[in-house]
Amino acid sequence: MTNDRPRYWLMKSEPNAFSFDDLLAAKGKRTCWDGIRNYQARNFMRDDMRKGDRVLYYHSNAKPPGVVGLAEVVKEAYPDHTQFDPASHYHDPQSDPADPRWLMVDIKALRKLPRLVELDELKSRPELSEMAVVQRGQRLSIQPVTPEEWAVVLELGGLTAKI
DNA sequence: GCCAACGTTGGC
DNA sequence: GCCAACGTTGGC
Repeated sequence: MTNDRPRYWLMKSEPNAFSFDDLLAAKGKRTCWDGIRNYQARNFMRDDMRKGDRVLYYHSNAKPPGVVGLAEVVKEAYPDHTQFDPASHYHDPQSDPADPRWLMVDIKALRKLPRLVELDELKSRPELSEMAVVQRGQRLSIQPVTPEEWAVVLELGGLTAKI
C-alpha cells in the first residue's frame, strides 16, 4: 500500500525559550513539545507524525534564524498537560479534560548540524523554494518537509552521511 | 521595536 | 456565515 504521509518535519523553537542546546542538555536529550496552540500544527502531530519521523530543529526569532540540529519523534501525539494548568501560559480554560483540544509529541535530539543553515541560505536555494519556512508570512510552527528538501538541508548543514 | 501577515474571535 | 477587530508570529 502507498503511504505518502510526511516523514520529515521542520519544528520551530525560539532559542531563548528552548534552544537545540537545551534539548541536548535535557534528560535523555528529549522533551515534550508542549504549547502548540494552532489547529493545523496540532493536526499534523495528530494525523501524520509518527515515531521515528525526523525533524529539522529550527531557531526562530534568532540571530540569524535557521536550522540548527536534527531530532526524531519518540512519542506520538498525546494530550498537552499545560492546557489544564491555570498557572501555565498555555492554559486553555475551554479545553475539556474528557476531550483535550491540544496535543503534543516527544522529540529527541539526534545531532547538531556541523554548521547552522541560515534562513537566508534556505531562501537562496531553488530546490528549497517550496519549503513553507521560506514563504513570506508563513508562521506555522510545525511543517512537513520532503525527503529531497531534507537531503539538501543536511548537505548545507555539512552532513555527508545519510541520516 | 516595528510591522506585515496571518489565525482566531465574536458581533451581527 | 461574514468580516472587523484583535492577538500573535517572526523576520527585519
